Amino acid sequence: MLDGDRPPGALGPVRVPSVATEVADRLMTAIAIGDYLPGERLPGERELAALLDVSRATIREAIGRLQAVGIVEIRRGRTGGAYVRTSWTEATAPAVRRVLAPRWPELEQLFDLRGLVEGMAARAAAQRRTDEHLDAMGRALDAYAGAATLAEEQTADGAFHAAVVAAAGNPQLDALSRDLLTRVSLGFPVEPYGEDDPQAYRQALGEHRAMYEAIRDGDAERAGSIAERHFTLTADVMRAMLERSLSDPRGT
Amino acid sequence: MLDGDRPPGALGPVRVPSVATEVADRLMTAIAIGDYLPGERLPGERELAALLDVSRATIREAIGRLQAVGIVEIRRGRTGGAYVRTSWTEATAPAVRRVLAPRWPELEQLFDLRGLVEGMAARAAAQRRTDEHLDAMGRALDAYAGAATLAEEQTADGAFHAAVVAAAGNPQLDALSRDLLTRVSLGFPVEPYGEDDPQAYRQALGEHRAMYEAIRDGDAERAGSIAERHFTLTADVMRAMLERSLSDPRGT
DNA sequence: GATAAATGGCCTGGACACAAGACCTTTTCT
DNA sequence: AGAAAAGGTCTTGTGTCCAGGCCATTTATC
Repeated sequence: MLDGDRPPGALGPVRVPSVATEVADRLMTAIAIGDYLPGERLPGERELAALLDVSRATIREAIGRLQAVGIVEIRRGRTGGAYVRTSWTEATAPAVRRVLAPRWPELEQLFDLRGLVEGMAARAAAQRRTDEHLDAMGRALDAYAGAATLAEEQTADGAFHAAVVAAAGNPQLDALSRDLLTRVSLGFPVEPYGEDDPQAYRQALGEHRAMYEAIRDGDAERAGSIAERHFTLTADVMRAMLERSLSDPRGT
Repeated sequence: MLDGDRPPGALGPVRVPSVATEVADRLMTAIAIGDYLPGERLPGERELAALLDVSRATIREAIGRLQAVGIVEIRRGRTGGAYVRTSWTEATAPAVRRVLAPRWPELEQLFDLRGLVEGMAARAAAQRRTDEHLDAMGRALDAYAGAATLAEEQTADGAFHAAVVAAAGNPQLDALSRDLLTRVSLGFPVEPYGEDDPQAYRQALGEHRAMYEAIRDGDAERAGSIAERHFTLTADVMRAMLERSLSDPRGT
């Protein structure tokens, strides 16, 4: 009886991520979230090792992967380190294609799930938000409206959505949202409008405002449907970019 | 840099589960889901090793943990194996207490999140369900209504909720739901009414019916709020059991 | 009752990932 | 020029896991 019948329960092979993989994911998330903006430098290898409680060799492994897919550029010498690439669309298109193509179906599902989850978070936020949460959202909203550069815009966008999720008052939900963000964005900016499509930026701004107001008013239904639509938009934009990157070998 | 909240070091220590831990979690999920009912035997060590693509030593490590918390009982000899304990409330109360007490706050958050996610799934299901999905839900509903034993009831309950989630049509959501189930139930039955509280069973039956009808009618709002309330009920029941187990050293 | 079969229990050896730390090379600041 | 700060490269030790064999126990079967 080597293979034979499958007993009840679809128990499939076990997959456990390596520490290096986990570290790489975390760094990609941090970059995608805007903790480290294009042009900025990540903490040094030794510092990261201490922060993540991991050996330097593992950090190097993880950073090596980020470099391999073109997310960061590594410089040596006294001011050296891993610098976030200014634009992933440049030298990275082939790498993106190579990494993303096999994951395409999974990404579609993840985009969908992310929209559902963020909609859910907005609903819960509308029912549970405190004044502090409203303040945080308001500040992020202002920052988004007043953003001069694409980087500022991305940072503010991330902060706004994080504030919405936080307003739901469930730390596990925070973790879930971050996890989905990690898995959906493989290190490139999360809200990639504004550059390619200034009109999408204005639309996003309007939706952010509407979402804020709905949450402020405690209108869960409205907040949820706005959020869900909003993230559908995001997914559409990213899908278009990826498809372009898949079809055009030269990238932008 | 408008968020100011986080110094660029929001990166915490990395934690990666061992293979053995992952296996133990999977087995607990399978048991909690009802794939292996009380009194039944899990597949043999060699067979599990092949199924999960893992060494036998690792399987033994995982099963050893299940035994340590009293979820299974191990017998030797030709008909030996890991047998699911008949009732976790008996010899297991002290173990449950020991395992659960430190995780209490996290569990509260997980219960809450699970309610939100299942509500979200029901909403999506109402908008996306196909006739096949409706059939599956209907069959599980009948099975639940006609359940004679507690075990049957639990199996049918799991099947119903799984069918709802499946009706949302997103495999990633399936995985999320299962993951939450694992983390919320540490191996003991998920829907522990019917024994302690026959009235809760009737209420659950009614809610299942209402949820089915809402999804059938495509009424997302109604389906979502019913599901959310339903899982709040589940959480309340479990909370009561756990609190009892925490306060009464003798268990039931 | 004797035997074979199926199971859990246990042991060894090796592969691999990771941690810890020392040391080298490159670049830049003083 | 020299110190400082970073990445690049080694070595060594350790813990986890895999592969496989053998033993001990119980039970089905003859």
